[in-house]
Amino acid sequence: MHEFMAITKALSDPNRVRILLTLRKGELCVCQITELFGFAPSTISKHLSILHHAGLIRSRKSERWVYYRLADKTAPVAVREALDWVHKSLAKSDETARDVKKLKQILKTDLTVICQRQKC
Amino acid sequence: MHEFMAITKALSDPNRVRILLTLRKGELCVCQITELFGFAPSTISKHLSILHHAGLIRSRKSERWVYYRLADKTAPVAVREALDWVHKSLAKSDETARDVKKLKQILKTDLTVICQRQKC
DNA sequence: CACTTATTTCGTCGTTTGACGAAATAACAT
DNA sequence: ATGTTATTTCGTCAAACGACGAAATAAGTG
Repeated sequence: MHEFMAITKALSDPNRVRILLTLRKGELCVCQITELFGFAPSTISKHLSILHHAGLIRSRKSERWVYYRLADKTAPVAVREALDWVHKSLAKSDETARDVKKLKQILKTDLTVICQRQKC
Repeated sequence: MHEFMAITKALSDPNRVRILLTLRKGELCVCQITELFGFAPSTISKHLSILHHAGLIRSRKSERWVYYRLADKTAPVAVREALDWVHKSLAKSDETARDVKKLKQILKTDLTVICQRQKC
């Protein structure tokens, strides 16, 4: 129950759901997600930590960046079904389309440039 | 998205999830649920209104009571999948077993008696 | 080692949430 | 009609949440 509630609470914020939907396109580092959503890095970091705590995403460190990706087949059933449900329900929504479009722009830009932009 | 968030927000409270799980056993009126959970009637009513607004449950009035039941096959896909997910994830949990056990006691008692008990 | 840089943690602030009791409403019973 | 009863609505209050900026941390780079 406790585990399950961690998932539902993680899904109860729209920005966290948007993060999950964009991660469908592949792993992203914190500064890329920050750039995409326009929130403060600390805010995005907190959202990612909640998603991570719920088991919905995984992280890996490489060079200067921390990359987050969706949980895979090895995750608990409840997690996998949650991700499927989110995807099936929203993959075709306007909001997702908009986010993915902006994401594509961001992916064209060099990571270093993206990160430095945050300071402004 | 808005519709979907209504569902995830409805699922983000453990007592609302418990209500959904007990409704698996059949429709219940407000005072039965109130008796089961031990909260004030107004609190239960608010929870039910949130679940109803999300489309997860339906209601019907009969005699003096309002009965609530789970949404059925005619509900939107997102709703049906949410209910399936909740059920699959928690149907076998200890918490659910405890609630169902107590529910069985409550179902043995006459409705009128249950409702009058709330006043004390 | 010192310096930068990406991310996280912490404290604060305004908003939302979940609980309650009191009052309003709706519907049946007398 | 009048009273009773089940449910809902409203106002209040404490706790939790989501945003931020500042400070701490971690991990390359010079």
